[in-house]
Amino acid sequence: MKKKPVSIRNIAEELKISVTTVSFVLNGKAKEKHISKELTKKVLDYAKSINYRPNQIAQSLRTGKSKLLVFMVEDISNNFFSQLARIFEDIAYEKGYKVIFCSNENDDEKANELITLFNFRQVDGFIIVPSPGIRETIENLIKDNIPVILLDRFYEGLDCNSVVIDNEQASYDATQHLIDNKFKNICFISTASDQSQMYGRLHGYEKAVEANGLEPHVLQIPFNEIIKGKGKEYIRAFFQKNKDLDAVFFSTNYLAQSGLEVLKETDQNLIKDLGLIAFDDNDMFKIYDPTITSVAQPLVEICTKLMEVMLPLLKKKDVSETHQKIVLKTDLIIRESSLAKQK
Amino acid sequence: MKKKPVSIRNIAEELKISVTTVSFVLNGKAKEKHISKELTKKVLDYAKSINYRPNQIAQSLRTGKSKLLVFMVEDISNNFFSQLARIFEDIAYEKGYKVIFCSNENDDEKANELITLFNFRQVDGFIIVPSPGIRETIENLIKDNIPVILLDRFYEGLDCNSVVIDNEQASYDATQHLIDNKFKNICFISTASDQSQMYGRLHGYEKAVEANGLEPHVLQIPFNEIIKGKGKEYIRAFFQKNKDLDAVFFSTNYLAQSGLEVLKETDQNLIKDLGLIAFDDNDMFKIYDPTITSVAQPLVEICTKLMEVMLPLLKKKDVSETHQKIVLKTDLIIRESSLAKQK
DNA sequence: CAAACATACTAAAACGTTTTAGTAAAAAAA
DNA sequence: TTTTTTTACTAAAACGTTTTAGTATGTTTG
Repeated sequence: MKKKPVSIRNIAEELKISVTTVSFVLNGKAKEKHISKELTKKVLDYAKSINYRPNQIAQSLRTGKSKLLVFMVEDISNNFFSQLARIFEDIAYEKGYKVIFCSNENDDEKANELITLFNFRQVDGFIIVPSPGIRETIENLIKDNIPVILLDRFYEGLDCNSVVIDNEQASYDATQHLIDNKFKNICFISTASDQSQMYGRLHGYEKAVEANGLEPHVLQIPFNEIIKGKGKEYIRAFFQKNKDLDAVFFSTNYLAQSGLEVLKETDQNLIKDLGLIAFDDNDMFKIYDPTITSVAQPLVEICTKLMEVMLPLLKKKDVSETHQKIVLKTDLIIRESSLAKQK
Repeated sequence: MKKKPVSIRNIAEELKISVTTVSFVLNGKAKEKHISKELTKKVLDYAKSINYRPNQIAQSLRTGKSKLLVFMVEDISNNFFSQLARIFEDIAYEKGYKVIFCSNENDDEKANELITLFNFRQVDGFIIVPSPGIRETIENLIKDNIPVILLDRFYEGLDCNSVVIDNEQASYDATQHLIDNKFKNICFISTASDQSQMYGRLHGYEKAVEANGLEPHVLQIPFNEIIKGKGKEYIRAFFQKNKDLDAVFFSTNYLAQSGLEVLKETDQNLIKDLGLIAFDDNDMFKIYDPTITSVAQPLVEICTKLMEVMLPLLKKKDVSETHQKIVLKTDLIIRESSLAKQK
């Protein structure tokens, strides 16, 4: 049978003292509240002996803090996000916070639904990879003084904490690297999205191409078509039309996945002849043939910064004063796929 | 400034009725509790107009239910587990449950720590991929009447709900498939673990090899060496010693990862000449050259079963009566890497 | 026409904490 | 000696719900 866990009241009764005293001692306020050393020790010892654990629900109700953070990403099964989750998990637990991970699929309705599900209040803070159209929801969270940090992307003009990477620079460098390796017809395969991260990646590419007097070749696939699994068709058609490409830059890891599938289907040798770079690193890229060059995001640094920004927010009364925008540098991991090919 | 959310009391005051009545109406007990249609409507309308959301913390405190499930895996950044997480997330949310994902790294101390962190009580149920030595902890959870389901592996002789796959059969079939494709010196690369899933995979392999009058070649790497990143060294040494191997069966996806790295380093052609099968599918296997045959677990089915077993447990007073052990079939996804090679 | 029942509602306790605003006694200061 | 301060502790309210055990009417029933 389910035996009830011991409460602070049980301890108080057992030791014939008040609940208040027990609470003070357990919260380390013994000194401050003038509880005698002997009694303090007695309480501590007894609590330990029965393995007392406070009921966090009751604590939450009383204090208004749940020690729960929401980490909302696009898709937790995506390698990039699950890596982030794994790292953030450790950092958060170390600070006494539990984390609820969820996936919004970059869909506004789903994102809003999830945020209301968490009830605006029963969670101490949000880390959100925002879908395109939930700017207003975010504004409301901030207005309600809930700690929020945007991750991976942000809204132009919205004053909000965020941790992102320098997408434009990353993309520029990757493109320039291809150019340095003698590739001339470099295409950029991306989503039809005006979200900040995609915008940055596109512009970095365009700038680099232009700076070198080359022609841009851009494919932008509507996001909902990708969801429907039609990404490959778009890519296939694009390659069909652009026969003279000598390099491909994929702007996300799932596009790289689809793109490589298409290339493999089309012609086994294509993959070796083309210059290839993918955004977001993947362990598999190390063992692919050729090994694949990628733009790696600084995962640990991202998570560290997230917590660094989050912690003070959780303490503060007023969240709005100090909006920080953290922009991190990426790493271009150069592997075989982007090096000049000797024919 | 942080404005307080409306409470049931505010509603009661506004409508000049009792808190009890409001609660009854909001919980759909109006009819049963003889609240008049008019008043019922009035309350409902008002609640909606102010967008009332109950404080779930208070609800939890009162009812003892948190609507929170813990989904503890080995490593949430591992493709297999993050895929499961993504699927389970949807299923759980649909039923009104939120999910806390965490990673125990197959480490007993970490697993125990996490379980106590969740305080045994403030969570409605646990789904756990158990590390080798937490059998006692699990027994205690069951004794305390907390719903638990073991996932992916179980403890021999411990009566507990579990959802696993038929590892032995899966492994047997995969090995037999290699044998059918003319491979004769098939090695099995695994962890030195007597956990049920690994045991099953090893035995399936051994049985198939024996049934065909072949020699087994087994490498079992200590788990802590893998954690330390020494997996590759072990594999490298093993390949060095066993020059006559013509096929490799990797018992987990991270071993496949390491193994392929080693093979690639050693000799680019090796990968194409050897027969290869990996446990757990990965999207990347589709685009590898050769495409890689894998044993795919039925992810959706696993998650569906998990929830199917969990839901009744969450309702019940006594959890111990109906321990279910669900064993699911795997899918051998045959790709190029395991087909007979023409020399 | 009293007893039984149905209807429409509510007061108050309870869940397990934290915290405010105390009290009583001992010690120090005047 | 009286007043003030310090020490050691506690009663009770509060957080926002749910639920038990009512009450006060009105309506049937025998």
